[in-house]
Amino acid sequence: MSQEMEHCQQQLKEKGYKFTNQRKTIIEILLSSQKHLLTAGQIYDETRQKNLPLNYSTVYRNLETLLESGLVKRVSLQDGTASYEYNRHRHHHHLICLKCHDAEMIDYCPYEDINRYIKEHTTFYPVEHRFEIYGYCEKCRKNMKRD
Amino acid sequence: MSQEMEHCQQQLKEKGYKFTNQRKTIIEILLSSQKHLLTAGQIYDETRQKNLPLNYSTVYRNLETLLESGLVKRVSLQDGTASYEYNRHRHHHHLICLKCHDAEMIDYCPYEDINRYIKEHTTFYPVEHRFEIYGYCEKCRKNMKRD
DNA sequence: ATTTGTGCAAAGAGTTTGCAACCAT
DNA sequence: ATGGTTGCAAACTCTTTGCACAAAT
Repeated sequence: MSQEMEHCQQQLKEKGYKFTNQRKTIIEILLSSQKHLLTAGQIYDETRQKNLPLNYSTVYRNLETLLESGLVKRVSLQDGTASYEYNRHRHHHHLICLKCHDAEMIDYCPYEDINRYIKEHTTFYPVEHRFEIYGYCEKCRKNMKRD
Repeated sequence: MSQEMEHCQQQLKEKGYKFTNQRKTIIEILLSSQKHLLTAGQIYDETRQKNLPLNYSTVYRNLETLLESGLVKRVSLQDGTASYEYNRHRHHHHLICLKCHDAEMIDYCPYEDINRYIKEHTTFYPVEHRFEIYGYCEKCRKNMKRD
């Protein structure tokens, strides 16, 4: 079992959750997918492709559990769909392609400037932030040029 | 009819849409609500409170129409719900309260810095961005202290 | 008069829940 | 053994669609 998996097992244990095969499957899918963000549906489909079919309710319930355990993060995108990523504990944001819907990570975060602005101009107490850039990835731009 | 309304009428006309009472109702609700962002459901409820009840499909279809005409903007929030605001054509972002779910606008936008970063570090072509801060508004903080 | 828009009802997507059987610890 | 977990089916929420009738231009 990979080091990453060991970590997951331990993390679940700490929260009183079991390390079931279904959870393992979901984590493996998140870890190995080329896509950086996966929807519940994509994860569901992937379990079938892997011949480890899970029920939809199992997928949803476990994503919730993994979220609570801090093992995955949820991002809900502009179009209202929720996507999940394995939590690599490094703060980042996403560049999301409007064509292929895949995401790249960027380390850039405008938080500090924002925070200063909010403190100076408002009475709001910030807790978290959400920041995404939508556009076109290199691959899709090349494909578009070709057509 | 208010100047804002005249503008809406004209804008719809330009796109070949009619200026129906139902659309007027929705625009009025968006213009007059204390909340800065309203969900389709909240708009639906409000039409009943105003004794100008609209059907859900009318609400959804017209929000789509108003969106196309550039009269409203849609923001889909962290929890996956879509909210709408009257488009005041001034670029801004939102401070969204995790308790009362109301939103404040801020003029601050990190776009320029982001854009520079993306150009320098990636091959991504940015088109639009999404940026929200979640936290607690003054009113809710005061209420919490009291309890 | 024409064309778009409305209300109704029904269908669709995505997600959640109750329950009996099951499995990890 | 036992308490969390699964699969199934059904429910639920939010949103969309087809259609006949109504309203705006």
